[in-house]
Order: sequence, then C-alpha cells, then structure tokens
Amino acid sequence: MTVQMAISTRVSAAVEARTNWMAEQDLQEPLRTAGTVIHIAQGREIFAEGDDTDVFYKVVSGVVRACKFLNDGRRQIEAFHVAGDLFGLELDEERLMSAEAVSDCILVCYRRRIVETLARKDQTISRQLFQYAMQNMVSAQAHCLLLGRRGAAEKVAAFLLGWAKQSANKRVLHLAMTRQDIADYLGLTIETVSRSLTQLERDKVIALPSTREVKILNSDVLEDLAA
Amino acid sequence: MTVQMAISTRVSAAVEARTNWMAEQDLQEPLRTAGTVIHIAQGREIFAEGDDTDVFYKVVSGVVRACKFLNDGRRQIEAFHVAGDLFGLELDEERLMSAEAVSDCILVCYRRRIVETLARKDQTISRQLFQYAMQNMVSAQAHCLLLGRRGAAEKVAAFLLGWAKQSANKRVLHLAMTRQDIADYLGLTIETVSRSLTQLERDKVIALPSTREVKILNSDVLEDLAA
DNA sequence: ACCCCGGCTTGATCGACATCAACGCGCACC
DNA sequence: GGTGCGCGTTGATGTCGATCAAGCCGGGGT
Repeated sequence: MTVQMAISTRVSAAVEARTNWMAEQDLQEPLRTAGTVIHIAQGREIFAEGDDTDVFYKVVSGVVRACKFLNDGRRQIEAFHVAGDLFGLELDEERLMSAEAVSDCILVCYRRRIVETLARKDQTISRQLFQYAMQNMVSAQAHCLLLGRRGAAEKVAAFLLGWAKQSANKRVLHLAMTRQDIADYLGLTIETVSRSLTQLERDKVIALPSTREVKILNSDVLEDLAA
Repeated sequence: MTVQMAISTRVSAAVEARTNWMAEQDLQEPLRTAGTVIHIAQGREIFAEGDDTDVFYKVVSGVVRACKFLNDGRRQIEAFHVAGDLFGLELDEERLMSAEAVSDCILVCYRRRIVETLARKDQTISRQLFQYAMQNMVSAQAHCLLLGRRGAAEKVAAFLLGWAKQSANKRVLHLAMTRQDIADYLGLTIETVSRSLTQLERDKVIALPSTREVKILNSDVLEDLAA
C-alpha cells in the first residue's frame, strides 16, 4: 500500500485541531493509516456527478457542500459537511452527487477498495460505514420534510438551528456559505433568504453584525418556527 | 427464539407471489428463518414517530407509505414501499418516521436485535443492511432535488416515472395511493396534482381511464419533464 | 485613495401554486 | 334505488415566493 506513516501522522495532528464530533474518533481509529490528506481551495470542485467512486473523504477542517444539478443549471445542495463528517461514499461506480469546497478545506481521502477490504475484517469499520449511511439517510429525510412542507421563514429558521448544531459556538454563527448556497440548500432564492433574515432581525430574533455572522438572540422563536 | 419453521415456510410461499425485485433473494436467503408474517389492512398504521425501533419490516405485497408530520398536521411522504422493499430500520431507539398501509399489505416483521446478531456473524446480512441504508439515502437525496427545485408538472412527471419503475406493467400504472398521498409525496396540494394530471392528459402524454389508472402514452415527454 | 466587482439588500411586479368553493362521480349501505 | 360520503375535478380568487431591477457595502488590487 502507498500509505505512509508520515502522512497519517499529519492527519492525526490536523484532526486534533478540528471541532469535536460524535462518532469522530470511533471512525478515526481504525482508518488512521488508510487515508491521505489533501487540501482544497475555496470554491474548488472535489468531485462531480458522473465521476468514479473510487475514493471518499472525511472533512478535517473547512466546509464542503454536496449537491445535485438539473440540466438547466438549477442546483440543490443536499448537505453542508463540516469537520468530522464523511462524504462521497457511494454504492455504484458513478457518482450521483458533486462536492465543492465552500471554504478552504483539509480532507482525508480514503481509497474505497482498501476500506472495503478493511471493513470485511474489522467489524467496527463496517459498523461505521453503516452508521454513515443511516445518518445521511436520516438527514436527507429530514431535509425532504423541510423542502416539501415548510415556508420560507421556517426553512431559514431551521437552517440556522441546524447550522448552530454543527458549529462550535451555538450563539454566534459564522456562515461559511453564501446566500446562494443557503438558497440552494433550502429550495429558495437569494432574495427570499435575505428578506427572511432581515425580517428575523427586525423581529429581534437574530442580529446580523455582518453578512456572514448571525447572533441568535431568541432561539425559542427559531425553535417554534422550525418545530 | 420464537421463530417457527411453519411461519418462515409461509413467508417463502408468500414471497414467491411477489413481483420481482433486485436484491430480493439476496436478502431473503439469510433472513428466511428470522421473520414473522403479518397482515395490515388498508389505511392502518404500522408504526408511528416515537415508537420503539425493536422491529423492522419487508413488504411482501401491497404498498406502504413512510411519512413525517409537522405539529400542525402537514405531512411529507418520504417514500412508497412496494414488494421486496425493507423499511422501518433505524439507528436510534425512537422512530423518526411513521408508516401506514396504503393498501392491504402482507409484511415480514424482523426483530432488530436478532438480525443484528445474525449480521455480526454473516457478512452477507450486514452487507444487505448497508445497501438498504445506502439505497434509502440515495432515493431521499433524489427526492430532495425533486422537492426543492422542480415545478408541479415536473414533480408529477417524475412521480409517474418513478412509480412505473416500481410497477410490473410499465405502460399502464395502477395508483394504489390517493391524490392526497401523491400531493404529500411531492410537496403539493391535491388540486395541483389533479390539474397537472389532467393537463398531461390534454397533452396526450398520458390517459386516465379511471382515477386510479394511468396509461403512459408518451414516456419521452415525461422523461423530458423529469430530466 | 480610488475604483471595481462580487455578494447582499431592498423595492416593484409577476406568476405559480395554494386556498376557497362548488360540483360530479362511484360506491357502500340501508 | 335512494342516500350519504369519500375522493376527485374544476373554477375563482388569494398569496407567497420568484423574478426583475436598482443600489449598497466591503474587500482587494492598482
């Protein structure tokens, strides 16, 4: 195998710097020597629909958006991945989603075949992969409810709460993504996202010290909206 | 274990009567002795949000809807499950979805702990569970794109094609579900679903011999709409 | 310091889908 | 064979979010 200790050591070091995440160390442990570290610049594509599925990734730092496109360019962002999240694992040969770096990112890249081989021997790895799939399934299903049955204000409120859950500081959020990204995540337009945010600000539910920072003043109202 | 041969034999017999489905026999084989057969009448609840996750199911015959609700009663149907589909497997103790019988159903009910035990010894079972999760993830993600970024006509077209894929006869479909079910699956209202269908009929894309039957006259147009 | 440009906000108007309302149809049940 | 009722269709109107358009703000480059 082409996996060197030098690289995997750097992985560990980089990983220490991340914000904590539930199943992180569970998955980290058995795979420590199976991945290589890569850096991706803001805005860069990590993979595209139709690409080979020979590798998948884990976020060490930064934010990644996973998305799908229609022919005419309409985009749906399925998820924002943050430190600790796995992404890019698929069943078939061809990718059904693309992924791009919302901010500068450090990722660990795993060769799928190698991990599959490891999983065949190591129950903890296969268990982790199963949990990865189940968690993504659950969040995609929650996302369906959001997209199908909620109004604009509710969507934005739910997004803010969801992002807060992924963030270290739960009171003041840093939005790594643009309004367009948020809109494409929520099935809205940038204008509607913007208006919803300013409305929440007028209602003293949030404050917007800068366009990319959101201070949550009244999380109860947000919870109600997203309920 | 409380699993009798008599019952599992009946399972096999019933399963033979189902329409064929990809991974069906793969999963059937190792689990044959682990499930019990149950019958559910049309409209009946199979489980609800918040219930215990001690069992999961496979559809032998009939159609099941898996859905989520908001406090105010708004409903989002995540999927329609047909013969061969697994459903109701979750990671946590409490269910995040509910399931109801769209038509009279025959199901196989598996005890989760037993299957988990089997999966620990049998790679093929754990592999099947992984594929279950991955497939549900993929279809939920496709559903997100549908809900977030498509118009009413496109949604209905996509639904018809999707349902055709799950049906034996790909030219004339029998809709087991009501317009309300379709609407809640697509994030629309019954009126909009109805109007979209009659519009497709006017355009000679489909025929509607009865309210629950759809004959596909021009699948190319449908594919274009759903593209 | 200036400009430039991409991202964001705000306002005016439009349009797709929701809502409200009425009716039709098939079917089970007396 | 009525009658009631659930389900579906159709029409009129309303509304939320999209679209179109203009201007603002802030950061980077020269």
